[in-house]
Amino acid sequence: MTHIHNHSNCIQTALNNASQLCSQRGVQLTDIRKQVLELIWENHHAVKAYDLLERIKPLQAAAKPATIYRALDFLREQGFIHRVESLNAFIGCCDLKTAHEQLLLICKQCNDVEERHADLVMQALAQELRNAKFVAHSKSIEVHGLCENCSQTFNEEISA
Amino acid sequence: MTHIHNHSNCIQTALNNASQLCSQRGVQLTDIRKQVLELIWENHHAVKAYDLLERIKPLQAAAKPATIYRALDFLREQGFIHRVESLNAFIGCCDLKTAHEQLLLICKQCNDVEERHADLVMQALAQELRNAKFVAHSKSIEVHGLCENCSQTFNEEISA
DNA sequence: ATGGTGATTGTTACAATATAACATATCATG
DNA sequence: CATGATATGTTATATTGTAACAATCACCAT
Ligand SMILES: [Zn+2]
Ligand SMILES: [Zn+2]
Ligand SMILES: [Zn+2]
Ligand SMILES: [Zn+2]
Repeated sequence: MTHIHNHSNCIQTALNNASQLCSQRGVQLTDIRKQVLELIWENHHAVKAYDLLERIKPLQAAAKPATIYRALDFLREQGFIHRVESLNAFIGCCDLKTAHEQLLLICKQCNDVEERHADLVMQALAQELRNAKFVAHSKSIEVHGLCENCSQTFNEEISA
Repeated sequence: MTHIHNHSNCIQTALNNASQLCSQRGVQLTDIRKQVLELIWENHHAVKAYDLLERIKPLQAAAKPATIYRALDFLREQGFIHRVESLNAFIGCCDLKTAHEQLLLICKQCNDVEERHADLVMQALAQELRNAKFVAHSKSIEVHGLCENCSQTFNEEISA
């Protein structure tokens, strides 16, 4: 994801792919699950569960914490979203077509989260795990800092 | 850390180094902070804040959540402990002498957390961040799975 | 269509994690 | 001792996440 882009494409692609994968897998993309996925995809920020709860209430008056957490559990099991461990928050997955591990770049300034496959990092990590004789089940690689756009803005402010 | 080791060495080293670094830095390793650090070092498991709270109460009857979280904040600022983001928990740092980024291997079976420097992983990650033009402020790399000892045990159980 | 079964959602209650705000006490130092 | 900075006490509350059980819905076989 670059800073400026046609975000409605992001949303449409994510929802279409999710819908298609659910059909293939024989699982249900119910209204609640689809609405939560849409809310997560409103932008590229990490979203908090209780923010989702507030934002889904106009659509689902009966929504409670469990409503959201169940939908999030489902979307995670299906690989449609990732949990950002260091923020207790969630983002939409940018590549539903390929099984993958991801590097998350989390901008402190604009709050965007960029997902990268970072194959060379994953290879180095796989080697390190072999060295350690550690059998991995799941991996979380998260970096906090400033994205390209925000660090440029910051530098411009300094020199101004 | 290997599975079987003289853990009192781990504790002594950690406390001695912390004490020495606090003197050098002109900061105070108060009773509360030292006790929290000792409690964290009781083993190599990740420790929860409220577990620490219960366990410090015999020593600090007035302890409240803020007591623990302040001590944890201090110990983190000084680099004496790491936060395990994916567990909302804390572990003692195994190398107080060197500034470093760490890979955390978290065993689901025995709950031990192994800290590794994983220099090659960090190098690959640094390159990836340059590619992404992302300015990193902090990094969290955490892997959940089975440690060497526990995966062996598991295999033995299977074949038995 | 009907009934059974598993999946999904509703609902209530609560557990677990973390911070804010302000008062009090302690420490280092001149 | 007086002072300001650091550390702790205290109360209250915010945030994040689950447990448990009831009700409903989707799907399939009769
Ligand atoms: Zn987009
Ligand atoms: Zn940014
Ligand atoms: Zn040890
Ligand atoms: Zn283990």
